[in-house]
Amino acid sequence: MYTREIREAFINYFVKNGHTFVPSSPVIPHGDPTLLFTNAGMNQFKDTFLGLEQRPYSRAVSSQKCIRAGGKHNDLDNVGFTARHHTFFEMLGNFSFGDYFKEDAIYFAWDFLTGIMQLPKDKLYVTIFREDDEAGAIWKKVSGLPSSRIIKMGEKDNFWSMGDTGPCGPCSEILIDQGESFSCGSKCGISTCDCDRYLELWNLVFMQFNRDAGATVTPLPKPSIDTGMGLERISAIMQGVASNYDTDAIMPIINAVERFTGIAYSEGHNGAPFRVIADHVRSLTFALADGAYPSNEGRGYVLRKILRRAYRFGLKLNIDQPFIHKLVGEVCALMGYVYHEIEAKRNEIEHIIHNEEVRFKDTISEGMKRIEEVISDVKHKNSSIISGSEVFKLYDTYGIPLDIIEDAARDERLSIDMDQFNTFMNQQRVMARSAQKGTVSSSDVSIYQSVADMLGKPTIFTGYETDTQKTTVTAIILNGNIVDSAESGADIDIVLRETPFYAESGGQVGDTGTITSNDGSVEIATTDTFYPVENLIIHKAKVIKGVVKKGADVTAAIDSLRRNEIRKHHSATHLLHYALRSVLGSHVRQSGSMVEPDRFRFDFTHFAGLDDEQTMQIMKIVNDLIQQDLQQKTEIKDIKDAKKDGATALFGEKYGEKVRVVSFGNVSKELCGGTHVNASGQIGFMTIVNEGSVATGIRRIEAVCGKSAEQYFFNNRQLVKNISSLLRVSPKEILGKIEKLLNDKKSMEKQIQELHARQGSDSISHIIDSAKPVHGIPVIAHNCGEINKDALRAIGDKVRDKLQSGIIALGASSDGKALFLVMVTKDLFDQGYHAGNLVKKIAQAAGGNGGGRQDMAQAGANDSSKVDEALQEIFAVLK
RNA sequence: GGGGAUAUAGCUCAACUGGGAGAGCGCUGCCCUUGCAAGGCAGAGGUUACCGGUUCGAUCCCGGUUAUCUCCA
Repeated sequence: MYTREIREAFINYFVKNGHTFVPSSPVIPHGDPTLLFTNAGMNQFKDTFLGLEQRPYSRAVSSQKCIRAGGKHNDLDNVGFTARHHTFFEMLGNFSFGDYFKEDAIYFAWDFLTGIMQLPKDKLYVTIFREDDEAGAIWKKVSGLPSSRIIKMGEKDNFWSMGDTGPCGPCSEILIDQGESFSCGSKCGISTCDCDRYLELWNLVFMQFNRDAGATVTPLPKPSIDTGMGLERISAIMQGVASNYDTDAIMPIINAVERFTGIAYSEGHNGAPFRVIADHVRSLTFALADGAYPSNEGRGYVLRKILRRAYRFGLKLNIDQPFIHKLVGEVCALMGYVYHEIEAKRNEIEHIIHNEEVRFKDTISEGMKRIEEVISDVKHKNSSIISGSEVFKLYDTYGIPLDIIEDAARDERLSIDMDQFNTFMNQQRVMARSAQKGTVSSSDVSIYQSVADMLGKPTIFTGYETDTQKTTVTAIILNGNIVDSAESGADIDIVLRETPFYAESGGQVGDTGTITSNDGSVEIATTDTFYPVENLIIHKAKVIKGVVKKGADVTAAIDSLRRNEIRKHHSATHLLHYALRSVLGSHVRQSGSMVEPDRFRFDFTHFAGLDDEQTMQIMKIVNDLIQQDLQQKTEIKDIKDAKKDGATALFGEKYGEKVRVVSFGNVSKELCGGTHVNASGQIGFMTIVNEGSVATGIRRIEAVCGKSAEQYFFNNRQLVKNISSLLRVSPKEILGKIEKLLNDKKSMEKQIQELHARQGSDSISHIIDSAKPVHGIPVIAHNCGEINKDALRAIGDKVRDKLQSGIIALGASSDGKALFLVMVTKDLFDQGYHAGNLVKKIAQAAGGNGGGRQDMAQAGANDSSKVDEALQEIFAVLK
């Protein structure tokens, strides 16, 4: 049975049993900062299980794409060396949200495995939580398995929880006996070993309890079901192969690597590089398709590590050029029919991977040079051990992979002090961890969470329709405490039942404005508005007049002028997004923005800086759209319909089932919760003021609109006016005038230099004539007057050339300071004369200091009046 | 979030302990050459990332900012 057929059979089975098929969510989790990657089928249902989100169905089935890398569930180093570890896999799962419970869950699982998949009942085993007799009884009834095949396990293996608090419950696993040949030895058995003989196939979680902060466990009113079965695993079983890598889901990628290298794959240890590469290219393809990007922090860093690991294993197969990007096509061919996004973004994915590979290749070749330096150093010292600190530096600072260093050391028959290396490594870990603590003030969040819990209802945002709103004060926070009232002068957080204040999100800043009591006795100035936790809008505010009380009737009014400017800038980001895509290409994707009343920032993915022509073209397009005065339309739609209509969704944003779709004419259509102008003409004008990079592959544009654009032009106009009046030319002639001035300046500098040189050469013979012999050596001490140090050196050069043998001490004054220069001709070096030492003595005589090389040295002092006197010092020193 | 490294001509990189900013490639002009990624000569091109400090003097030492690389979390 093909993987594809198994996936379909699973989904069909559960749909037939009343489940709604829910497509896989992206591998990059939206709106869940606690999670680097989607790592289980239940991730997208988390809020549903927690009761924070209602769905129109109570039974769901999915095949979820997952990435596990570097977390507690998966050690990256194992991937490729075992039959089951992956960074990317698909998880089949069925879910019940307070609908059916243990009995049906067990029945469905058993029925699917033995009925649809036709797995032999006598090979199947079951584990349950040791206190879950209920599950044990149901298993006996449903499967007819004897008690000996229903094994009780402890909390570690068979009790699941979402986190330290929240839903939890016992779970039950179905295992299959793969036979004696898979056994790890005499002690092999369920609960005694971890080998592949008794392979865990399917985990059923019975979400039955809720654990609160005090670790007290109470039963949930509506228990739920969450199950997960690895698709690659069940495929391996169904296809009768020993390893997930041998299935039709992965083997074709391994075959592609074989074709590429001309090396044959083998199942054992030698095949590991093939497996690593095949696994990693799957992860990369999916992660990049869902909008992740390799970088040096967070999940981008994990991706970079995965990519580099694959590249390194490529080296083991004698590939030393970018190749991973060439395998993306194979992944698309294998899975593009289910996950269209990888097919759609194939070019972009290949491009990103190729870029990263080239970059890594540079890092390695740069690193090899450093390794060679270190090795030759070690050999020079007749040592055979490379110190751990050296290796750590290569690894930590220059990013050279450890195995590459080890290989190089082995080639030179050197060993590495790994103990010392590990000491440094641990030191770094401890340091990073201790720095982490105390950065997040969790107390702030918890007070907001308790306000949200207390209110039980979300704050209603009415700011799309109105700028002022009559409403009621529902909560006041003063100094981190929930209070009933606050007096004039107090800085408070205030919550209203409804509010027209836009809370900062989607890059748009929060509104400011006023809240006044209806009788006028209370006045509050709001300085910011934000969402500290979901569904709760907090107004940062100061009580200006009177006493504000919980429950008071008030009128909330935003600063409309400010909001209007925000609207212009926000709408402009949509037009800019469109313009960027049409000028630079469809790979351009928004990766962040900041919308303020006087400017906006727009970050997007692109490989290179924009040239002037592109920038101009982009501005022209945006302003064209503004002048077309495109009507803005906002529709509220199902997210599915919105995506079907081609609306642009942003990554890192969480969308509910219903979304706002903001469009301008028929050019721009984006999912957006922000506030916008009614028609693009209101934006007035947009101009880009800055373009630069924020991270590799991400560019940032800063631009201004509306009143800010006006101000920008007024400022520039004034600037041009000031320049032209300063230069006494018309604005048109400014450039020519400046060019002329620069040329004049250059030629004048040249003239001055020539003048100095000529003056110098006139006096060179005079200077030489002034030489006095000391111990038979001609010694010159001469004050050159008011010249700079370059001119002084030029004179020195000429004197030395003409003199051929001797010691020259020159002095000069420049800007009130004394300058000295001493030159010693080469033939006098053996006699121990050193220009540096001589000039030092002279300068010290003038209260300064100096030094330099043996043949030429410079010095200075703060008092130019002592030049002559100090120069005479040369004779004293030489005698 | 924390640590380390790097930033010099259009590009790739040098410059010893603080004391004349250089090479190769590229560019411009001339010469030579019938063909070429040829040769010769001359030349242009620099705020040594930015800001501040120490010093008689900073590409170099110290502090900060920004960007890039890298390790850890």
